[in-house]
Amino acid sequence: MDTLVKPEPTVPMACRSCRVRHGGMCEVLGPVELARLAACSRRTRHGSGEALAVESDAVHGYANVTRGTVKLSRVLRDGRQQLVGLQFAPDLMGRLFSSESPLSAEAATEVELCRIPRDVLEGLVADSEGLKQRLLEQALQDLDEAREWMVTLGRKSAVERVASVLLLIATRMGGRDAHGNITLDLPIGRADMADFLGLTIETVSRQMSRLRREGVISVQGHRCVVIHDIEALGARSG
Amino acid sequence: MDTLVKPEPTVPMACRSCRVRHGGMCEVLGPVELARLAACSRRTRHGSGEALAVESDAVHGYANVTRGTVKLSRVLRDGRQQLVGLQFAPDLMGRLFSSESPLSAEAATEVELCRIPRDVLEGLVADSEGLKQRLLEQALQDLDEAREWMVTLGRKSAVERVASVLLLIATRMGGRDAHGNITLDLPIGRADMADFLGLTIETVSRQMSRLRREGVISVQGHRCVVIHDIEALGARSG
DNA sequence: CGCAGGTTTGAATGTCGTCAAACCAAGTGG
DNA sequence: CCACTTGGTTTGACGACATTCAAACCTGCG
Repeated sequence: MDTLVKPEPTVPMACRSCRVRHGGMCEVLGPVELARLAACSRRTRHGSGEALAVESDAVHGYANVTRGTVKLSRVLRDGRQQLVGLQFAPDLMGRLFSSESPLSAEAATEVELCRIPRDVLEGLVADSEGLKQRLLEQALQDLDEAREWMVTLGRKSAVERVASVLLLIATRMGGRDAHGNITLDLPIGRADMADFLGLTIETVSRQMSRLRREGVISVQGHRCVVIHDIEALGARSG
Repeated sequence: MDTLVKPEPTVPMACRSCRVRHGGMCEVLGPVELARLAACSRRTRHGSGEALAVESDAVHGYANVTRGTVKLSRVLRDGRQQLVGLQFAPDLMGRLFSSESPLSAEAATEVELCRIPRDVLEGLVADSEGLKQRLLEQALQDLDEAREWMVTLGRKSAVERVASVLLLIATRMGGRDAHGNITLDLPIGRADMADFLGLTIETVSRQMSRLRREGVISVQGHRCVVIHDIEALGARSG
């Protein structure tokens, strides 16, 4: 299953999000906590499509996405699926205080995780004021994003939804080229876009073609999107 | 604006959620914190339709819903609206660590709040491990509910959505009568149901009529719903 | 009683889903 | 190098479901 990789000798990747988000040093954890984390965290690598957690299974641990993109999803009894979130590096992933996962998680691309066993993290959280703070902030941010997406699902048209997901991915993964265009390597295919947007594959494809005809984007080989006019895309996103 | 009511002499209502959820005593706050809360919290009463917080306004405080129902919503620039949550008593409401509210909050019914000024709560949180824990749990629960609702918005048909909202309200507000039927006094009208479900008023109304024709529910005077067959309603909710 | 607001119902329209076929890109083996 | 396969994507024709617009209808209240 999981390929265990030896822990980093220095600062574990679990703290990368702290460093990234708070700038410079790790303000959240003291040296003692860092040592405990370093001792217990394991870096694992997963291929695209690999299941990382299954709905209603026991939660084994918490993880920090250090590379790649993870899909979070829920399914109805009859098989209809809805993606409820995308986690990009360096997001924290997991669920404290409930013994079973309310979601499934699957690697969308090649993914690298820094995993922390459940009991270790809960012990750390009980002791460390700073870590609990960090987790609370992440939960509140995830909550805001989920509610933001509820507007997309409840009130936006098909084009607006597709424009919205492109913007979302652009803000998390986009790189600007020489002409100021934004280039994306989509971490998900049309099927996942459809499940994220509450649409069908065909509708997603049609709206992509439409944005292409309108000159807002161009597409190279299905997975690579160039955003020519980010303003126009924003306007198109509702 | 807000009608200030004198604080309770004994345990402030702000702790009601602790007692309700953890059973019996307040495990979260010690006597010192309780005293600070009691000194600073104010109970306020609001009429149906009154705005409690406005999107992108400064956050003035945190509140505990002690009676009634509050609607949380977001609007798109062109006026399309989406309800992103309903808060029933005794939910905690508010948003730490961001200076402006990401949502609007409005009283759906007559509402009674126990308000705590922002700075007081943040001070308390900094000191009290237990309170931070409690807030984290509430945030995680809200997150689960938001994601659950994303499935409703993204993947369910109109009947399923209406059945879902009736079930949601039933679990939070429903009372059983002598025959085992569940009786609801809807805290929101058809327009708000539509905004919560991502539908139009007319579609909500049609699906209510449909469930009525099918004998799953009956309706008395628009606001009062009797659920005859909760199983069937569950089946109808997807 | 009669008004006002919210709700229900109907008919027509439009958007998105379904089904089916063509297409493309990437990989495999001759 | 090119035929061939495979999985994902695009496009088209058609149908279903939700929206729109409009009118009638309740229900609560003055």
